[in-house]
Amino acid sequence: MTLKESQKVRTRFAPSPTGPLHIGGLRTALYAYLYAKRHQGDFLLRIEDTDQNRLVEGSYEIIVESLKWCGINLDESPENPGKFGPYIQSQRKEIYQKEIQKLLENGSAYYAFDSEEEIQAFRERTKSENNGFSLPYNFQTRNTMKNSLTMSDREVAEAIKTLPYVIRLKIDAHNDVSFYDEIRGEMHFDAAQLDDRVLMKSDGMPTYHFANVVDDHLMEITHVIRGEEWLNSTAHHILLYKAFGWEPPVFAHLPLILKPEGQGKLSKRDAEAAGFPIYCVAWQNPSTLEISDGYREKGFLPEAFINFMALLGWNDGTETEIMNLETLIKRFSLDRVHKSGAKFNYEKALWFNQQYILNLPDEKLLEELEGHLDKNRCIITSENLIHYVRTYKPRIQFISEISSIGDYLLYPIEKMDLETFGKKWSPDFLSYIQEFTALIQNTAFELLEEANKALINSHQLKMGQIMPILRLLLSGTTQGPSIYEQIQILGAKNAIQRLNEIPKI
RNA sequence: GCUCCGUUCGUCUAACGGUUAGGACUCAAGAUUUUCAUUCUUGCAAUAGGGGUUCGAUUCCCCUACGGAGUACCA
Repeated sequence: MTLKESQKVRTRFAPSPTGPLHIGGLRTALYAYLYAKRHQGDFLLRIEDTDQNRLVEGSYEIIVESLKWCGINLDESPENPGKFGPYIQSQRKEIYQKEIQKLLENGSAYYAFDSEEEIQAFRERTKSENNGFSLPYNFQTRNTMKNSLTMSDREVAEAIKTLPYVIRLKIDAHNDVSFYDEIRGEMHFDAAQLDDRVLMKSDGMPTYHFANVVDDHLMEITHVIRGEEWLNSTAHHILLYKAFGWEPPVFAHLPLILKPEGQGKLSKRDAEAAGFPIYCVAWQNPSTLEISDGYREKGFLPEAFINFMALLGWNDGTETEIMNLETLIKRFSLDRVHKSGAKFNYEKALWFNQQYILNLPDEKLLEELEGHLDKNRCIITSENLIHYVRTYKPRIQFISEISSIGDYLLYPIEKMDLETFGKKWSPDFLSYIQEFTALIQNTAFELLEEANKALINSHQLKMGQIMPILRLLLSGTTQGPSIYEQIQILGAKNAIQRLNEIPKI
């Protein structure tokens, strides 16, 4: 909005590698991606690993793999760098060291030498004057602390050599900040409520706030699209841009994804309790060895998953719900993103998946089936597998189910419902069955149903009587597709063989 | 506590200040099917509460209630 029209749109996803990509992060990435692509821009991945203590091994790989599975392409990333690298913050230390000097020099930042204990004491001390909540370290309180604003130049020079220190952003009474959020609208913060946030930690690493602002500027990010949890800190970020004399990017703060029951942000616990995955792809925690399910492994189609996620907090204003990535890109806009959080609805995610499965070309499903088929045991000819796929497509919820849902047709029958068979069976059926098998042998598949109805009539049998028996003989169960579809899948030879194997009761 | 944000069917959501408040998921009933699934039809179900402004408020303003986020040398 404040940016020149000519500037190329660049958005980024900037996770910290503390675990796999969960659905909240995925949606943030998705929106940033959609926005960039909508405007023919670039989308890049930057890893924010400034807190080395929280790193979890393998996070980076799984984040990249998750994005890839979802079809979200990275124009620039650590392994595919553009001209703005490195794309991993821990490798950009010198850059931050250099940039912080500018702020120190122009007086926007200052050294603070307060020890952990002193900060703790400060908090305890100020609690009494603020309803049990400690006062912020800011222009109203910093004069009571040990920092380069309260010490002489000599003391400071000495302290820098001997004491651990942090560098804080200097915010003064006149630093009220206003900015426009693409989703929330006009925002305003009073300087008095802002703290002099730490920019550089005592270990020499930047904090999120500093690294983020520096990198977004250096990487020419035009639109910062991120979660609502950053809304309050944006005031600090704006002040940082000002301190540098840089033009801030456009900000857009996304609403949170809430737990399905009750209230609050969706957590791993909630998802597990409700029985749905929270991660895009499955993941094993390297320290606890705990394995978490993923949408990919569960049998979701990435297109369905993306479609569902996109609609959690955004819609295009029409009644269209089924939209592939390409359509989403065409229709996405930040001004139709909601302000309030959305409860996660797994039922609806399942529905999307089913819709996408229904629309899947038979060949795709066939591939999936063939990938998991036990070819040695399979009794179906490869030409007939396509019938199997067509028949079972509307009956599965997850793509992974295709190889197991009709196992009684693919392989020899393992479970025969003898109890029902015993109840329904009558030796009078034998002559009918004999004629029916002959019918199968001599009748084109398309005519079989009509012919069989006539046959049943001529034997003076009722559909409800004989059908369950045929089902049982063909598949071992009374449920499932029509017997004609089953016969088509099995092929005449298999079908006749099964019909002739009458269980002894 | 303080700061910021939010509130339409159970859920996701639509509605230039004027609609019988629309759609989707779920659920229920029905049609189709020998059964299951798909498909189709129908039904149930909402503007948090209270004040304004207005001829008229889901829509604008205020208050209350409720919910969320932030309030770290974590991101």
